[in-house]
Amino acid sequence: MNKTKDTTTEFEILNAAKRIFQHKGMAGARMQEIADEAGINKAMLHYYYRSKQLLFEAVFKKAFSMIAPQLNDILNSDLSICEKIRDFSNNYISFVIKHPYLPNFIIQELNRSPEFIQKLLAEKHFPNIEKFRKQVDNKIAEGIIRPIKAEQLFINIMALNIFPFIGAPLLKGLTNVDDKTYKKLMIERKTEVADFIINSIKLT
Amino acid sequence: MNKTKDTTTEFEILNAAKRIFQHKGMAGARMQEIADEAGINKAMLHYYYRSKQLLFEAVFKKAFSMIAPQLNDILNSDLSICEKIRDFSNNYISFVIKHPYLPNFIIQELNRSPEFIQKLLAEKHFPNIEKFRKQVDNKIAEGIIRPIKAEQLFINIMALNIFPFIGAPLLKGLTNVDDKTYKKLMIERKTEVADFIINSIKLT
DNA sequence: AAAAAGTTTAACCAAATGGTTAACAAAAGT
DNA sequence: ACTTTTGTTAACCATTTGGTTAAACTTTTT
Repeated sequence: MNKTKDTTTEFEILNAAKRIFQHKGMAGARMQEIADEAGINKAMLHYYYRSKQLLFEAVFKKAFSMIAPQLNDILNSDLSICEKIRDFSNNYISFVIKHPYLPNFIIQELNRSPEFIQKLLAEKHFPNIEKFRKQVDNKIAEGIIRPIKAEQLFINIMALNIFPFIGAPLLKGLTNVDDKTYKKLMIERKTEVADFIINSIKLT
Repeated sequence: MNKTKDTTTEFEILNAAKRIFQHKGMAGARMQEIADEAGINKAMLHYYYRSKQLLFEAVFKKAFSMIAPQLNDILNSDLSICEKIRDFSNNYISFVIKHPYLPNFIIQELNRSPEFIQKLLAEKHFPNIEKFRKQVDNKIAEGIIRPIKAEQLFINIMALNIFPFIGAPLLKGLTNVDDKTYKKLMIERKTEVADFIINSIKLT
């Protein structure tokens, strides 16, 4: 009853909304612009999603669900720390090159309404640092990596991978490189970031 | 003619605008809200700054002028690389703990209108990477630090210092720490970040 | 084929928003 | 003293914005 053409509209709305919201944020996005982007009447947005807020939340949750599994990889997989770092840096950077507005969108809207993270935390597969902390503490005890708080290491991994995309306009300006060269730098970072981290923590 | 009480209003507007814009961004901020925050009539905003856009630009430029000198410290001072990294991490993190909304505001608005960076680039004391690049390349040639592109090292320094504040809501959620503990982590980072970077690049 | 349910549109609406105006008050200049 | 300039306010305005409605069209059900 809703698997043929019907779903198309609902899906197109979500996609159009994704593009507009990710570019302009909740406050900057206009319902009319989303409707135009989807090529449909504005009333349809309300027909399928009731309000701007609910449409936004649908977009946000979808965006977050694309990132969360990657965070789970580093927090909950059974690989060694170094393998995790290499895998994550490689996968995440490849992913974001394809979806350049995603991280900024998520970070930005979480800053605008930090209470939103509580809704996400409540969901079942929300990534959690506990396993990673134990792993790091063990490896430190074994003398394999330098002493460092698991939280700090995790923050460093996130920072080195995520920030170059969020801060791209600023970094492009400061390093004085054009878009093409900057993209090359990002591709280099797929391995560069992991090397940088591992050089810092590895003892052997 | 405008140094006594007159300037106070203009100054109060700028301060109120700073608070509102930094919280809500250009799109989310309301002129009425800024006027209320400043405790004055909305017409005064236009009397002193003509339009929302111009008021915003005044706020943005002021914000950027508070950050730029710190970037210059790492790019153009005469200290050694390690000293620069230690100084910058320490100073920058201390600074941002006092002005927690600043980096997010700047990064966010640069993403929203990347052409804005061109206006900033044109200004005389805009930080530039050239000197830093030569310094890094020399130290690599001398065998003092590991081979790394100056741009990548610079991006790493920025990422490790700036991201923990921009990504705070997400990182607090993922690491499952409360605000107070997170702030402690940030204070630790004044030295932690520098150690982490130097461990990674130092050869001797 | 007729009724029912679901989808789409154009026109409309009230509230919010950036900006203006005209009148008034306070300083400053003469 | 009084004129001019500067600062301030309340009321107002045009446009934009999120959201609604009623009617039309399409698909599904019976």
